[in-house]
Amino acid sequence: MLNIKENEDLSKLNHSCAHLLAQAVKHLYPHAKFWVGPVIEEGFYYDIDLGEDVIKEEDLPKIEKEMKKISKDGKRIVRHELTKEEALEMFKDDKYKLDLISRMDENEVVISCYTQGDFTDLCRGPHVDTVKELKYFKLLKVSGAYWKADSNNKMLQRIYGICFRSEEDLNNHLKELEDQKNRDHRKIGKELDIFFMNDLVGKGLPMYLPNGYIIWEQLENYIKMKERKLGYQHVLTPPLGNVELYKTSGHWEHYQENMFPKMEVEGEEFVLRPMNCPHHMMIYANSIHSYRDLPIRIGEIARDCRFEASGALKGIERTRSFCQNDAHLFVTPEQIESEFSSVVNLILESYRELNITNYHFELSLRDPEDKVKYHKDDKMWDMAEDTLRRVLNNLGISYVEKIGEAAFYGPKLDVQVKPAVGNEITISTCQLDFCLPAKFNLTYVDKDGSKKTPVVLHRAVFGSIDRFIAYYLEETKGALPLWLSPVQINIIPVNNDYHLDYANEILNKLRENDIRTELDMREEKLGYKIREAQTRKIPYTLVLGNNERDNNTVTYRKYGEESTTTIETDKFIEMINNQIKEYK
RNA sequence: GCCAAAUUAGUUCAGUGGUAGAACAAGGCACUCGUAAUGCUUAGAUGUAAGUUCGAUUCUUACAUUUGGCACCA
Repeated sequence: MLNIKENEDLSKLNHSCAHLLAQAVKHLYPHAKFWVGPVIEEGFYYDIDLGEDVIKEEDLPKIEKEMKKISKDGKRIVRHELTKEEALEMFKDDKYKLDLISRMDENEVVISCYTQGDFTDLCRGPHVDTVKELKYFKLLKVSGAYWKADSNNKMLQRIYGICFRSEEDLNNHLKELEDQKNRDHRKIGKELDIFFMNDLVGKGLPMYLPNGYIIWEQLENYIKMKERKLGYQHVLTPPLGNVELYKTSGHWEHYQENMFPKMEVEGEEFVLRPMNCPHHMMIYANSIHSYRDLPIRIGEIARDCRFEASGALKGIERTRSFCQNDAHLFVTPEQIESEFSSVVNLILESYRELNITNYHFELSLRDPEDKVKYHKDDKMWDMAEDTLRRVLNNLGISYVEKIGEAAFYGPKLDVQVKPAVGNEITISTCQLDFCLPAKFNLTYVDKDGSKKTPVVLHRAVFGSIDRFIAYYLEETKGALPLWLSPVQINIIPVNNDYHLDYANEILNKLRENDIRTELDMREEKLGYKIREAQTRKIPYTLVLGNNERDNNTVTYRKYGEESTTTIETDKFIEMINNQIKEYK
């Protein structure tokens, strides 16, 4: 997807278009007050206070029309520089602009405004020379947006739009937006019978159909196998726990509002667990550990429940019940670097094998100024952050540093991806934790016989399996690799009367080889069955007739290809087995 | 949770203040077919609850769910 913000000319154009939008809104709603109208990756928006008025989606064409009118008039866009005093006077009736101006330091920034015809807006620019250049734009959506991004503040109205230099560019972009919707995992999930929701069960609670569960199971097996090779031990712990467990961990104090409310039975209080760290801490605490035992790597495919805001729910990407590919690595301080490195390598290897390329790393650090949010230990933070940086640099990984995005207990590395619709999401994560082990009094006996507190790495390679499936369906547009496909092979006999026996023979052979195979013996035309196999995105379709039966061969057609290949049955099975083994 | 919008058959979509229409899917019958849709036929729907009305799927309100954003995402 095009990133407007990264293109200097389009940034200027889109920001100018935001002013044009504001001017048009001002014409139509004279009492409108304006907050800010920045350029974003997807174009631009403007936040507007309309008092009692509401702009609805159906009002957008009207606003667009006014924008076109202003554009045709072709007024020049003129810049003026002002002193802070002049600016305060000029916008004295506009509490939003006053708020912006009052926080500006005259010595550091030049205060400027831009005028086009009857409209002047406070702005640092730059802008295009004349509104005439703003011809190929489209208003895309409206929504509410809290003033200053604070939900305690008033909600303003935000209008989103995008502007290009040519009609062709605009149309291509709109087409691309349309195409994006076609790979939305919610659409694919329905089309391919992967999961569904039901009001009676409850919102945000996905149910996986047989097809979905196969994908799930394969991913689970895949990652557990990788983890075992790295010395992880898998455990099984309950999806709920005593409230005291979360009081000890600190989650009860900090994150109660994101948990389902507690339930009381026989005088005991329980909560559905929102994460697995406390349970895994107790696994560690169950026995004494020597420095020789570390690192201890406890993994679990663990079901969690979080009381997500209803407005945050989205397919299987954000749910109230999900399953984490979680693990906690208990390490000595000296082992942080090698274990962190090993986790990053596992992430890279998995992504490579799954052919995932659209992602980037974010290193979330603390804000040293924020003494409230973060665990107080400057030395620890510096050491931890340096270690993470060093590992990433050694591995030659590029990453973006995010100040103030760390967890309260330590810095973390996140893998971010962009879904078909909506904001970036986190898939993999690896977090350093210097707090929880102490809270649970976890120790190991060091060389000198003294008791030391281990450091914990929380990590999830697939993040939540649910979210990973969502993302992967969108990446592959539902055409999953062979090893993950719910149905790997579809057999179509040319004629049920003559070829069914042979088709059944092949079916059994494939199933004996643990290859997920279906036999389509419906009384339908061959072309019809081929078409359906393609729309179901089944990787291989076998057509079996006289030719194949008489020579003990199969004729296959790969998904998305029109050519066919005839080979000996045993060779075919070998080929499929190899591809599955190589995660093709 | 907040600001909006949407909700019609299993699915995708029409439509109307007065008997709700189609395509695909499903069932039945015929066709017996070599790589993207054989023909005919049958059954199937207005999210829930109130209100306005002679009459509501259509208008109003509430609720539920979904969608687009905002906020949130340990």
